[in-house]
Amino acid sequence: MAEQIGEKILDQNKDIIPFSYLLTDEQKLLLSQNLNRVSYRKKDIIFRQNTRVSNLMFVKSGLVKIFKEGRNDRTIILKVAVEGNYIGLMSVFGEKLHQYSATAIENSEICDIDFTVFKSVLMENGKFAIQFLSLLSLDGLYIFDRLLGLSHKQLPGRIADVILYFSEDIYKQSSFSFPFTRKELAEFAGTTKESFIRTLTEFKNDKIISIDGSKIMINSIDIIRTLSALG
Amino acid sequence: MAEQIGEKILDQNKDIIPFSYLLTDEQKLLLSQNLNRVSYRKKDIIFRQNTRVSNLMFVKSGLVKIFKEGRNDRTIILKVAVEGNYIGLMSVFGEKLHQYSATAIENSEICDIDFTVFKSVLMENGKFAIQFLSLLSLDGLYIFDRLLGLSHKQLPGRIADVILYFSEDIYKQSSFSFPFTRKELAEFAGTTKESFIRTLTEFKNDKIISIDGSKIMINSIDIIRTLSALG
DNA sequence: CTGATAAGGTGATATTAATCAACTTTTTTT
DNA sequence: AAAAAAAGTTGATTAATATCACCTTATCAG
Repeated sequence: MAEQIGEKILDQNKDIIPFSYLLTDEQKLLLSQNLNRVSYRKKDIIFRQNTRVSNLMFVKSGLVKIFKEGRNDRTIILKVAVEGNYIGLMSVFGEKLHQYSATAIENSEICDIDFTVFKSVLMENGKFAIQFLSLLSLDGLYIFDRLLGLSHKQLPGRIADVILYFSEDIYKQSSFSFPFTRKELAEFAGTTKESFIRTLTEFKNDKIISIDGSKIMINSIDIIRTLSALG
Repeated sequence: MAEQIGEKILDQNKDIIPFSYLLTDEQKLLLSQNLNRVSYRKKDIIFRQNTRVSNLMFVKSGLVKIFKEGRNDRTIILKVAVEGNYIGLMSVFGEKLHQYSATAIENSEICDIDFTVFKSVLMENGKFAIQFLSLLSLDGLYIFDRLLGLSHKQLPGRIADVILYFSEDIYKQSSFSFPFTRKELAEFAGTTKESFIRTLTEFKNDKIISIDGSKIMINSIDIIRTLSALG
């Protein structure tokens, strides 16, 4: 009986691994056997910058904030990881220590896989490995875009970028609730809480958006897009 | 006779491939056969943003500027690639089009390898693939660092970063010549030519550095490091 | 060799956004 | 439920750096 339940769980685990369709049944089984699910409550730390990297992780459910902390509690938020996203990849392959932190934005379930086992699968499955090369590349290109934006766009353009990010990449809706406080939104846009609020208020006064607390509704996506494009 | 020369060239090519020690002799040979060397003169374009990605490239000799162009000739320089560095990796694995440009800073020799052939080697050689995962990760982490710097450090800190970059990463000397114009240096620091010059002049007046045209000598690396660290 | 063009540099001014200082509202803790 | 803490908001002020204008010094092409 216990056996059966055990197998059932493994069976379930097999298909939750992102890009598992690239794996053979044996590889799926191997990873499933070395997979571990952990639940995190809102605001819980998943891993912390400068701690040792041990496992490969991905988001089974929920929303995760990826950010880097600088001196005197200055922080920059890099991205929001959603269901199916691997997290911490850059640190896993690049460094011994995590180079950034991850916290749960809402209650989330995170799976981790032993890195040595994972690496052995990568070694024998080129297609799977290339998928990760692609993931890392896209992450890198995204940060590069952010770098360009931060250096060349002024506030309205950067705030527009943040709005577009949540609207298009995360929620895929023109109306949603920010999962972040104003301070966090500012850390995402590379500005201060006060400046973020002021710019949002201007957008509201110009009827480009409607806001009510953390709820936001985009009235004119075209203007937001233009602001983002022109910087 | 021609055969012999041909083989000799292939033999030479075998060992110029960065990380070729991870390859089998057959893999080395295969890549060598599909490898192509091209010479570029100073200021020549190696590949241009938004053009189609076709090959994997690496720097055989010389120095290469990697940069991204935004609207109205605003540019940000990402890094300087040196001998042995693969260039354009992020675009190769991430997108169909180059997401940034590369030009030769000085006369350079660039090798390119057919991507399909390269991919086939990656598929059958996990160690080699993992090496690339590591390269991409380190590149990504570096951009992330730059992002943090740009958003949190003010000018003196960012100029110190540029000086340290050339001194520690590129030339490994406390005295060297910038391979860039002031405008390019500014694009590297995320500022304007004028502001860059002013800050450099301040450093000079404070005796932290000595400058004579593009030649620079770091008098107090400690102060430069402190400026970089404190932002 | 010379005129043209690009690069280097400096001062004055304008502008953006950060900082500082309250104050209100919401959320959390006891 | 009250108190405390955190989050949200607005206005006034300051500081950093971009922009503009101009001049000088190299570099390059004919």
